[in-house]
Amino acid sequence: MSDCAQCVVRNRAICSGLSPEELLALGQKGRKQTVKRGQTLVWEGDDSLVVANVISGVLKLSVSTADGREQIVGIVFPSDFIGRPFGKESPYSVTALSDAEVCVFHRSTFDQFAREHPELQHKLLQRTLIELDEARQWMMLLGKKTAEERIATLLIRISERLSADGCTGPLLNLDEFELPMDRQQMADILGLTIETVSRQLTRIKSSGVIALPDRRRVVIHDRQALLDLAEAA
Amino acid sequence: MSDCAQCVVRNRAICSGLSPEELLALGQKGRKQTVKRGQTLVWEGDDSLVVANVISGVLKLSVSTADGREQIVGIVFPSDFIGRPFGKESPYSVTALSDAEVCVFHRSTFDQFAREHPELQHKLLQRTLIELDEARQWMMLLGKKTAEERIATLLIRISERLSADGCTGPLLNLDEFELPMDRQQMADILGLTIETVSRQLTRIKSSGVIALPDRRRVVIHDRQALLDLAEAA
DNA sequence: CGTTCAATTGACTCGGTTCAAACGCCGTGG
DNA sequence: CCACGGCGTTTGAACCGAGTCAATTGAACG
Repeated sequence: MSDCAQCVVRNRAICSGLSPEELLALGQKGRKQTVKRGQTLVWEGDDSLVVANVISGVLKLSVSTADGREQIVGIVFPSDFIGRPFGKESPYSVTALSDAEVCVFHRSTFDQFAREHPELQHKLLQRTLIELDEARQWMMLLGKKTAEERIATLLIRISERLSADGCTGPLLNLDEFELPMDRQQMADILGLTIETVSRQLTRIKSSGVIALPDRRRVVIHDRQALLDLAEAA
Repeated sequence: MSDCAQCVVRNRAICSGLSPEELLALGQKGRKQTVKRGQTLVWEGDDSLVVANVISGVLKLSVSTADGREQIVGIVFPSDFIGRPFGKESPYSVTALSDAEVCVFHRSTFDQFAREHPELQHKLLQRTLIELDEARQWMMLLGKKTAEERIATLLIRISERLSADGCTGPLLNLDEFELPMDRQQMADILGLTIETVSRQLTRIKSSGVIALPDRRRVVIHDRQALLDLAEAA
């Protein structure tokens, strides 16, 4: 049980819009849990037993082939919802990219609560529709974009998402941020190899559009040029 | 206004589960419309003015880059829902692959009706969650699968979907069906070119796993082998 | 038949992968 | 203080799967 009224994602998570009483009732069904970097919260193919709100940290959603190829199908930030409500098994794994805090519910408990609270269900629907739109944008990237366009698109998306959430940390603005993932994970998101990611980053850096002060940090010097490299959509 | 009680997708579309009175109320807000093959119902980036249920035919959802590359991000079959409820503009175009019949609603009218009918909203949520799962499976395909795996996966998926809907037409079973799209569209779904699609189809045909009696028809001779080629997930 | 247009096939190219080596940052211990 | 490893990343060189461009086939239709 958590004190939802104090929650840092209170106004952005799906719980926003619930009345104080509803919030209390929902809060009593959930509990706060910490997840260490690298730890997997849900496994692909396993029974979908929990859903959760992300309070802090960044997590990945991924699916794998039998022979071990992995594709990251989503990145989850604070205030985002994770898990597969109303479904028997999870179609993807959920793994922490950084240490994270999540607010977890038993899926069945959450499902029932959602069915009884149309406002919550509406919030969940809105969010799912947005995720679907984003997944489809990503399909365009994976199906038709070049390596350079993919890298540029990823940098733009991350910078936008981090700044929207105020997750960039102290002294940072929209144009300087920390990547929440390593090169291998960038490759798994973009459908590329680690070498191609590295080469393209170097290329874009050489052109002066971005700087890479260290392996995790990115500075966007010319956002418009980066947007042009990302080629629309 | 349509007579929903007679509708062929009555039991599979999101309208299933509505009471007779609700169904009547909803039916009065919608109208049946025919869409000719090749006609675009909604344009990417346009205001999202309509949503619809598909009654017959097959449609594609697609997004394009500024320089004309197109990626198909979804295929829509009878009983599926199309359009972007609760959103100002449509993130993709909707175009008929075959002549089709749809049951259209003004988006704002539908949105309001949905908000007032939690059961409908729940159906819509369920459906959106399934679409999201499918989109993510497709991201794996686009990001990590080889051309041959992509073709095999597409054939499996289409055969499953067509047979589930009983759309295969008379005298056809699960292992023989008509492709609802041409080679270019297959390429746009799979993130490949028309030549690669053609070559891989020929390869799989040569191995005896499938037959291609004519340009649109597919016969699966060895479903297990095709599943193996598709490489899981 | 001749026309048309989708599909196939062939030859060549190229972007991205693969495999391998070198770099550079950082923590450890001599 | 500096040598030594370890690890993530970068860089290099060769390779290959899919793309590109172009020619051919073949089914449908007037």
